Amino acid sequence: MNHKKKTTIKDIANVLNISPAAVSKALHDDSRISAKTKKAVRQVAKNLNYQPNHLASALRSGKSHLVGVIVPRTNSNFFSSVIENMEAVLNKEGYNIIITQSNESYKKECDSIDTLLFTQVDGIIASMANETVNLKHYEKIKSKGIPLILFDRGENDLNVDYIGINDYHSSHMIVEHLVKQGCKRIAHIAGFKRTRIFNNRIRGYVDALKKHDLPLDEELLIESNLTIKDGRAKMTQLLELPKRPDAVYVAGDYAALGALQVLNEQNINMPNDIALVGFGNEPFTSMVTPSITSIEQHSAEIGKQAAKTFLEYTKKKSIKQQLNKIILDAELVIRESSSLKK
Amino acid sequence: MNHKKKTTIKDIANVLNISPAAVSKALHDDSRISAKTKKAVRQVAKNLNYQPNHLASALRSGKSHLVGVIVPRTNSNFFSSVIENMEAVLNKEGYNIIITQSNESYKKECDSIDTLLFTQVDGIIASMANETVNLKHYEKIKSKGIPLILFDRGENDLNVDYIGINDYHSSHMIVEHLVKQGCKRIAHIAGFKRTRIFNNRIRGYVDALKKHDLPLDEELLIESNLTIKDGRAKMTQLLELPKRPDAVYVAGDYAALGALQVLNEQNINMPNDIALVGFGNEPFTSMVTPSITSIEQHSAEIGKQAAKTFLEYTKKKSIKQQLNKIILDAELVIRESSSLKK
DNA sequence: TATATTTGCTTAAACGATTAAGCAAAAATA
DNA sequence: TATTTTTGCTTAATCGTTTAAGCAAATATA
Repeated sequence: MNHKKKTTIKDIANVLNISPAAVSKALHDDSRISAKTKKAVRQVAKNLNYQPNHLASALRSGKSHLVGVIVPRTNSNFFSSVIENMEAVLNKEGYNIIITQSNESYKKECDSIDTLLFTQVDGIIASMANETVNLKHYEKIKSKGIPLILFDRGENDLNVDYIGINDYHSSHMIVEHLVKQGCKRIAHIAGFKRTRIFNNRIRGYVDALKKHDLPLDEELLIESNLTIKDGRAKMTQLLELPKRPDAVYVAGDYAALGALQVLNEQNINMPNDIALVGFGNEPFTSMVTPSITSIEQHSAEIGKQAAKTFLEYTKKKSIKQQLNKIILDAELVIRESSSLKK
Repeated sequence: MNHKKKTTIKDIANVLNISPAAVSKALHDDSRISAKTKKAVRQVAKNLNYQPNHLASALRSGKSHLVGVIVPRTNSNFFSSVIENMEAVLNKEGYNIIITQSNESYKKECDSIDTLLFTQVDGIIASMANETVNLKHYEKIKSKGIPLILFDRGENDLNVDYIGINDYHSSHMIVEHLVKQGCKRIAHIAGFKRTRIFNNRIRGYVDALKKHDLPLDEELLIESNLTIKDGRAKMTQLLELPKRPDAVYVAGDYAALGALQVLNEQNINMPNDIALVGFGNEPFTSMVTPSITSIEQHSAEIGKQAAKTFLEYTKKKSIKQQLNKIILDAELVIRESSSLKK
């Protein structure tokens, strides 16, 4: 219980009457140190309860072994699962992560980046905030020569690695499924068009309608910020149409939940009157009544791939990033809200 | 866009033909540096896009300005809100946080502590995993002379600061509310008795029953790990009793949700047949049908208080920790699942 | 046996900041 | 005018590691 001084490499050196350099090398299993010395060093290190000073080694080696993570929020099953799996892969290689939340705010995202760069992280793995349009702050990361990996919410213009699911194809799956259930007027409560993933979902939706010879009705395609509240508002809006849709595909589970609440309140039967499909497969989709059909985004795999992508850069000496996409196939999880109409 | 070298204090010194020491002092607004020099330094720093090297200053000053946070999971509204508010307070004072998740695992919690100590954090704010009984790893933090602050899930034996809500009183509020609704057989799906907060909720439940002259029926008090799955299992168990309860108070919202699913599936009317109350006021409690009465734990305030408590230690020179509890009053949010039976 | 190579260390200089100590010049005081 | 105090810096050590360079002793090769 020595509250005072921490054991350093020098203390170990003194005990064994060797140089601190030899101790450092012994601890790093350098080939130029004898097995005997290594064993002795490790023993003394243990006895003195030696804990390496991360700051010192990071300063000297220029590597902090810290990876910064920026997510819109941790309070979502998707992001927390991504992080959990990312962390597991990185920890195994001796990297730790610093998590920051942007709360979907551009300003907070800029602050997060400054914080992470200040902390001298070796890399940044991020999913962009909804608000983000200007990319200057992300360019800052690149100009520092630090690897940047984006997932879920990315931007082609940044020319960095990206891991995500096939949003375009996911929309196709959803529309196809709804058509099979007999739906003919399929609405889409979409995310912001300017965000790439939501744009892809919209394109998928439009193309899939064409493919099945369904007319594209502009009043059935509505942009939303995809919160519960806005999901309610947009669903209400759809119900006020002279010709109501018989299916609603919502680009996010939270907004789908808002839509579900409105439908339940107005005693509209799901899926018989209106079928409902969400996106993201948040746990609550299986918990509500009726349970909501949704898209599983393979968060675990996304997290692992993002971590692996970062780790590859640590093995290279020069960091030349380019647009390099890893696109995973999503999976449609069919539940009560869209199951075969009788 | 200088990919190569980062600007250091030395570069600034060279430009102005002064010493690095003068630059450092100028940047820290030292009184022994002239206003003219300070201005010049700041200008050059800006021009060269100087970013202080956190590792170097941390190494020299012995302060990393990093605070470690350990939570059972980030994927819960309570913890993510605590973290968000904690972060806001700490950022204002120049501290950043490193978030780690224990996933309710004792092993992972030990690893998290090692990771944080390795990263040379200036303090640790934690909420303990369900599994945790042995406290040796937390003693390790104390023995390093680093302030430790616990919230929500704490332990008296550690003799450190604690911020939480009045669990005992919360149980009283719940039982009182249920009695007012006309309930006479109130069950409690409790957390693990060995965890202090859950123990307090149990004591509150028992004492409140006594206070209202209700008999304590042992088969109505069941321990649970409070997951959705276990909530289902324990609710099913309660329904199999010869004398069913007319109200169920669940010590966690997720388990309450499991209970709600079972009740809905068996077409048991809430609150007329059985009233249901959860704990934690997770957002979904207001989203499900029927909405679930729950306890709001003031996560924002807990986060702020925890951060402030840590900051106080940074202003003292000697760290002498002792059991110092900040107990906030919780609030009962009444919803459909327990609203006046007709 | 003479030379080359390998082994096992040491020395000393970094990494980029902070800070105690020191010192000349300017300003204030006697 | 002589002395003290204040101002505004500089010098150099330091935080705990890593690592390039060097060097003697041991071993291998010719």
